[in-house]
Amino acid sequence: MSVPSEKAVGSENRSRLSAADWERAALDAIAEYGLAGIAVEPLARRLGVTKGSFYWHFPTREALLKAALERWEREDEEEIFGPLVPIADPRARLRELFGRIAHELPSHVIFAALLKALDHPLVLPVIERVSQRRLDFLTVAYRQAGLDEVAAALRARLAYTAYAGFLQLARAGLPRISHEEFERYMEHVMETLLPAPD
Amino acid sequence: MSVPSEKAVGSENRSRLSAADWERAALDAIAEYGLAGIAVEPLARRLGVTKGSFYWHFPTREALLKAALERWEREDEEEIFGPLVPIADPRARLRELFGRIAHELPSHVIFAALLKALDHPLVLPVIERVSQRRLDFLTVAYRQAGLDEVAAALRARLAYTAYAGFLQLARAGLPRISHEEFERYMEHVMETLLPAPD
DNA sequence: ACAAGTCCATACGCACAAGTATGGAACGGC
DNA sequence: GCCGTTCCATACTTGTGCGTATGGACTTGT
Repeated sequence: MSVPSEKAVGSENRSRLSAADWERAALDAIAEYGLAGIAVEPLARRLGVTKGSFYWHFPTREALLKAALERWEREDEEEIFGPLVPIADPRARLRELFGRIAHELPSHVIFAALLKALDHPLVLPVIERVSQRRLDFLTVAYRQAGLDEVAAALRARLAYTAYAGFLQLARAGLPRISHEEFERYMEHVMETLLPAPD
Repeated sequence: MSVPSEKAVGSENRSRLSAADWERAALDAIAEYGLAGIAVEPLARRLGVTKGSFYWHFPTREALLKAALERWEREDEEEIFGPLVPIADPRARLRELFGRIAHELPSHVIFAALLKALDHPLVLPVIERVSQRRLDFLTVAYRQAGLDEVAAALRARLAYTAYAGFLQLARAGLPRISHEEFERYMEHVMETLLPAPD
């Protein structure tokens, strides 16, 4: 076989690292410390190597950030929104989407971190694309739920900003909320932001 | 007179600086560059002095940040929410509040910047206090508008997160919106987040 | 086994911002 | 007009992170 015997599984265990390992570590760092957390030497320490390793895989720090963002955008699309599409009932689809925000999925945590770094030239276009897709997603759902074209677009914008704001303030900034309180809150959001199921 | 002849007007013009001048410059820097923008030497350049001046007025960078945050919290309370309280009709009061977000008042821009720095130990308690006050503000308004206790609290939370999310995404991340579009959006928000005026 | 390529460690240079030390200019009271 | 206080400039030191240079170790094909 011309292909190496082991390489597809991912981080495998220790020994040599791949570019993908660095990208994953970068995303973990973003989730934990924000964009500033993605620094070469700290990441190297975290991975048990030195930056000599890093600069073999990537020409610069920005290159890692770019690669990590592309990876996140791709995985987020697949893991978060992919499973939502086949849900036929738009009401159930929206409920499922909102419900997922509560479970602090890594992808959501990274999204929240990226929202705080919209001034960065590499982050902005990613968030713009993601936001547009999510707005479209919401607009379609609201359209299917019975709202007219205009109302659906407006309601989607409202829901999306509420979604982003909640993500931003849930971890800190607002009094922590219990599981039951969150359920009641979700119920209220659904009642408020969804038209009655005629 | 034992008091100096000039000192209350503010930055006056050039010549000597006061601690308040540094605090104001710090808030400007936060609005423009975020929390990272509040750095001693850049601020000194901006003010036309060197950091020798700074370290006379403040013992450390954190001290300036603390003072600037206190100043913002105080001014924000007075300038933004103060004029809203006397508005008797809760519906008009809420409309006025939401309407102000559009005009990018400095205080709102700073608030948006601070929302991006909730991980900072000096910023967090400020935002917690401000958020609590605004939640209370909204809850009272919704209560007066006819919602029961529980619904008012939930609706306040929804409105506040939408408020924060809009602030976060309005300047970048979502397609820019025209003035008329914003008016239509505001109308939709009011219809959706306010109970019908029985 | 040997050479070529792959991956990483070590040791630099550089930029930039925080904080310190110290001396000097400008302003106030008397 | 003198003097002490107030305010600021200059010149350090220290820390940290990006990027480079270079050599060594490990892997792989033949």
